[in-house]
Amino acid sequence: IFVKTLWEEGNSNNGNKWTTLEHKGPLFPPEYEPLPNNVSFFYNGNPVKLTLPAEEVATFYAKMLDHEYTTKSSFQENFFTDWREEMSVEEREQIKKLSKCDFTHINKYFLDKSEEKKAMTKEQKQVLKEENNKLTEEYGFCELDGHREKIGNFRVEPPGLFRGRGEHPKMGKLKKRIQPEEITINCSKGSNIPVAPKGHRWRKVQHDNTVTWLASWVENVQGNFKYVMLNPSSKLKGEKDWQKYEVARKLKLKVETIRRLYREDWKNREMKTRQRGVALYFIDKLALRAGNEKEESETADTVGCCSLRVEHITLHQEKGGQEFMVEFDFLGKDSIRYYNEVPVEGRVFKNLKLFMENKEPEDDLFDRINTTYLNKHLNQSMPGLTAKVFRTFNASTTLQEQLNKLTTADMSLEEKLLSYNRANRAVAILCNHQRAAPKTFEKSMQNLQDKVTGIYAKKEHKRGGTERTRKLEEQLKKLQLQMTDREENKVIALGTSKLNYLDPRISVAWCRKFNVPIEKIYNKTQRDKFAWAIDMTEEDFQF
DNA sequence: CAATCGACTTAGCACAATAATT
DNA sequence: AATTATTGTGCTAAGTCGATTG
Repeated sequence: IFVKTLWEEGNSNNGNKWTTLEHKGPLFPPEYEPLPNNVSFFYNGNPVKLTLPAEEVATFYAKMLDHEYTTKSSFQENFFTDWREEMSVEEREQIKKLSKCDFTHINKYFLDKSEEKKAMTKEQKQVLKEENNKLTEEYGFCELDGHREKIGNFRVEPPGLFRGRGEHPKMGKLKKRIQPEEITINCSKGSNIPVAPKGHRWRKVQHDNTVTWLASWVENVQGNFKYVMLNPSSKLKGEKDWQKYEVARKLKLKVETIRRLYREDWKNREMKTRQRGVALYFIDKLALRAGNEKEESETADTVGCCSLRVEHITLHQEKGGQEFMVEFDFLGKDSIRYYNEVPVEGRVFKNLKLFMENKEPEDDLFDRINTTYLNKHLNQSMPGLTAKVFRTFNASTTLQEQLNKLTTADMSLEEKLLSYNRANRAVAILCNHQRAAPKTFEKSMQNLQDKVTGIYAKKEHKRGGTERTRKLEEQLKKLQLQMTDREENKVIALGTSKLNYLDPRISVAWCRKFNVPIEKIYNKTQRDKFAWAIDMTEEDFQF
């Protein structure tokens, strides 16, 4: 379905992303609804009626009371500082210590409210849903080059308290309400310009077709840009996605040469080149992220390949019977821990030792290079090649290999799906896609264990090798399989890689080859996103 | 060259909706 | 019908990377 404009064919469209773009602008969150008079905030044991701005911020905190966040001191400090800024002079005079603040009544009020909401009748819920659908219908779509396309995030982010991941120094800071006056609208010249809410105007209306966003603003906590953009199902995003996989496929043709080159670098007399060679080796072998440098003390302390520090690796001449072992232990994106023990080439090991010489634990391991340099180098090996392409390439290659290895035509549908799942899991492990263990994990595990013990008891009772005991044993086996399966999936985030790194054509071709209905492996959202691959005419796609 | 900006992709979490089990 | 497990979706933070600036 796509006009296959390979990027190297010279951006024939001058980098223009669209010709016409029309939309209704973003949807604003509802205004703050003041607390009823019988619900109050207490200071030092006494009820205090807050001014509206202060009250609103107080409710943000009150709503989070049972979250672990509110127990952290930096969360509390950040919140309190920002809250005081919203207070009137008198309030600021009176409210000086968070420890004397009591939000429990407000908290209770919101808990009750959500209970009420849960308890609504089907009809009431239906009405709400209809209203929501109407808003989505009106604001959730735009018209791009004559096609109606779904927008990804058409709502302006509501105010609240910033929740970073991991040990974020800014956790608890007030994320302010965005006014129309802060929002830039991007649309076509001759189109119906979105109307700002009554009594307001936009910061600016522009007609820039070299970018894909419909609206943008700057968020106050970190000063980052926020954008309203299209949904992944849109043609614009789909085409970009397809291009990404085409670059990864091109890497497949070049990767052996590139690997030879970076291995050569290990022997280079220049330290910088050696570091480049080893860093690329990690990125390729371990699917590490590039690792841009980031602003210290503004964000959580996380690293990728280029920003690894000496303290993040430990060298073992020998470990577990293997030579030249490197132990990685660091926090990556989203403060997800990366722990791995990997055997490496002797040369790599020697180089690492060299890089670590005379350095403090908090010094950069690769002190002579950064991601810009690395990407410039990669671009010389292959146009369009950057560090992140290796993740796409290695993830997709792994999926293809695993599927080939694990599936045979004589399998039942169930077995095939199990193979598919296993292949997916291998990729998730490669990319270190993890999630927090489900809250109910321990309990549900215990439930399964209880069932198992129950069956043992019954079996004991029915001694004598009848049809019944055989059935019980079957059940037992099934349960035990369930348990291992759940244990293995405890912290693995399966969906992530499937959505971002795996060329959907691999899965589509596999489904066709083994007669598996596509909806068994992709849900509705995914099918929309990957429509271009599902519709492909190529019969026997190999990554 | 480093620092910053701007636009875009990638990511896990919270909660809702749905399905399975009791 | 109630409870519990699973799956889907919205949200928005946190990365990557090229361009711009000084």
